[in-house]
Amino acid sequence: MAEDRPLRADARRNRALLLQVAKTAFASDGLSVPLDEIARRAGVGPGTLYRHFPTKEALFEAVVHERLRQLVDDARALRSADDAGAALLGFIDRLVAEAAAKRDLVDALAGADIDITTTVAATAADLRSEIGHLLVRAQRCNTIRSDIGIADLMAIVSGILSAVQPRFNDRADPERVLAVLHDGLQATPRDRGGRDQRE
Amino acid sequence: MAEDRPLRADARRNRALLLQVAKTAFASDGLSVPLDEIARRAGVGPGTLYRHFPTKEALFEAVVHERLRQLVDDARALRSADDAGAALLGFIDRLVAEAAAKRDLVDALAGADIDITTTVAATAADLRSEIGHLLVRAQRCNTIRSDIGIADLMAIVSGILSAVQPRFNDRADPERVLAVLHDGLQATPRDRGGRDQRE
Amino acid sequence: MAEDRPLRADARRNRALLLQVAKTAFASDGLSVPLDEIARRAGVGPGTLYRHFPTKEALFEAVVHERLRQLVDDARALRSADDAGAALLGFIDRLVAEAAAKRDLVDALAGADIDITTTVAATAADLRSEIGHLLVRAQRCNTIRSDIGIADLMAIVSGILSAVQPRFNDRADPERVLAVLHDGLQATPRDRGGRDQRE
Amino acid sequence: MAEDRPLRADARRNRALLLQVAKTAFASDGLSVPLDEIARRAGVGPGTLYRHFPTKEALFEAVVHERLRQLVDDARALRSADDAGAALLGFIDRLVAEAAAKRDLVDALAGADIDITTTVAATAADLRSEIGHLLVRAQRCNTIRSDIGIADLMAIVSGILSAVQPRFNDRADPERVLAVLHDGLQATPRDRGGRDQRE
DNA sequence: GATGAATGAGCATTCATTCAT
DNA sequence: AATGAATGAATGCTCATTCAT
Repeated sequence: MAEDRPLRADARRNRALLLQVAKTAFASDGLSVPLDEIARRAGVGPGTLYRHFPTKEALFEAVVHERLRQLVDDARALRSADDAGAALLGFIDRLVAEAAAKRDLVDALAGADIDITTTVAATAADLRSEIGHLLVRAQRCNTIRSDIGIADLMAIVSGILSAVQPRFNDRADPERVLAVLHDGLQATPRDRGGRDQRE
Repeated sequence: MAEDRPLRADARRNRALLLQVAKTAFASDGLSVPLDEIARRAGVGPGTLYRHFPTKEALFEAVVHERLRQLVDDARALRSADDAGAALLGFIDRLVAEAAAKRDLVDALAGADIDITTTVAATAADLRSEIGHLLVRAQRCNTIRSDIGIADLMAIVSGILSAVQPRFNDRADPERVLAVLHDGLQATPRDRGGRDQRE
Repeated sequence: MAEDRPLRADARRNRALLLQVAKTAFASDGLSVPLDEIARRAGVGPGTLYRHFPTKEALFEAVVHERLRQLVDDARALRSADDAGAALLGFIDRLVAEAAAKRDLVDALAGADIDITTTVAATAADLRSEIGHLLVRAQRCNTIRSDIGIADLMAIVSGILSAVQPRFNDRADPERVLAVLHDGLQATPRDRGGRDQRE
Repeated sequence: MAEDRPLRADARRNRALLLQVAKTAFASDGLSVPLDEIARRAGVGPGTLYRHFPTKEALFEAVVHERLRQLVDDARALRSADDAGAALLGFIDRLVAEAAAKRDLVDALAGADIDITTTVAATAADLRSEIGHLLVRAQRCNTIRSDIGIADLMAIVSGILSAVQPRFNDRADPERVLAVLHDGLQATPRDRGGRDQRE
């Protein structure tokens, strides 16, 4: 069961610190932030950064990966929720609220110019799968419109997430944006009576 | 007193060519494309590029500016449309369709890491204003929900635009995404009867 | 016949200067000399060096290539020599004399740790071919022993060249080393009477 | 007053292991092999390597030193050989055969870019001295030409050694190379009758 | 003694910008 | 005006060496 090396205490601390610093740095300055800068902010030499993350891409991936893993855990916890529709919308609401406050999530979901490798892709697929579960259940109980798939939902949500980012958005109100999203996603209009409501 | 002379014919041609090439290059490779590469593709020396656009930022702004001006013109043409709601939604549909096909628009609207300066901001404000006109008219004739403002709409639309980009989106169907957006934006549910529809 | 771009006068001057400086630098300090150092010695920025030679390997290859080309020319001039044996030995003598004075030749022939690419390999093959001509002719007129091939000769000569390098050699006398080489190469002993001379 | 304590058993084992690994590593990859790599191959931490060999240069020197000591021992064993000429030539033949098979010897003798310090120099001088003995004796019994000195011989031999290295030599036949060397070194031609043999 | 994490100077390479031709 | 060569600061990465555990 060789646990991938237990890492010394100081090394683990540094690794976590670097991840944290990198997350913040990427979030505020984008991918263009120099690695030396991240190392400096973490108070370590560039070589230490290199020891933990052998390329810039690896560091970015680690940041994204960790974020995705949190989301997967959160989504998984909702599997057993009574009201699937509420669970899904609540999950999305929380994502949006967080994205409106900070700035890392979007890069995590959108991917920038760096190739996301298999490892991260697997976790991303996990997230998609978990949200897919919620979606299907919510569609079954007629809360969410049944004509969209998980790919559509992921695209819409990640779009909304970037829309509410503080960087690009001075005045939009996340609450109102969410209201539009909720209404667009809900099952009622088309599922109850088709598109005739516009008459 | 540089009196903004009308430029020699070849100079004007070069400027237009560079803008075109830069637009394509930024669209396909992002902002990281080297200026030398753009100059090469346009068949001119980097010095020539520099003569027309003194910094990379200036070039990018010019590209964005031109794109925005086109959009402003398009939106303005809809001022006199009979059906303001249809005009607005149609305009958005076209934006989405284009974004789903190419890749420049989002960078133009989202702005990446480069600061958009006053010049471009003015045109961006024009666009916002034109779309705002359409929004207000569509809200007055009860086609678009009245609880959102232009800032909300711009945010949502630019989010959706990035969502349907070919780069980040393999499987989402622009049509279904638009269906959600339409339903989310439409006036009916809440304006006709408030939120009681879910009962 | 697009002549590979005629290059501007200053560019050609810089290219030649860089080659010259690099040759000297590699010769005296080996491949480990930093490119910045070469650029500095040439009085140009590292970017200029990069413009002419996009990688360190390319620069090294260019240096080697040029040297080899000179040798090929020199060897080719001997094709029509009356006395092939004297021509060959004279050519080798000159190589040894130069190697004993400077230090680039050996790296040129020995190749260090950098992979020599096709271009240089072709010129190296040319050199081998030219020397091979001289060898065969010298063997035909019974001046050089007939039991060795061009590969053997090249190995021996390049070995001798490194042997007389000032770097590794404080006290060996190039003249005496050459005497050994001459006697070892000459046809007489074995070709006249085989190995019975040792009796 | 570090009194050169006899070292703990495991320390001695580690030292020997590191030397062995370093020899192989330098031989196959040259001096550019990272110390971390050597430590890894030996299964120890870089700190351990450092304890035994305080600098890279020290490690390299130790490797060379050991190799030279072996050679000195081998050469010394030939002091009492009956036929000094055969002993010398046989010794050289063995060196060449080994160099043609592996790749460490030449670096050991040639020295690359690292300065060989006094310690190694002393052993190298020992080797030179031992071979010098053989040379003088062989010259006295008229087997080896008398016009060359030990410096000449060392240079020639080390040159030949690099010539037959597998790295630089695809097709040269060590046997034929040795034949040339033997004929070049033998006493006969000039010592018996001067240079008149060419008539 | 051993370990392996940390250090940080140093390197090859890139590219926005400037300027001689 | 155009050209394209030159500039040089900046960046990602390496690795010999040091030091805390």
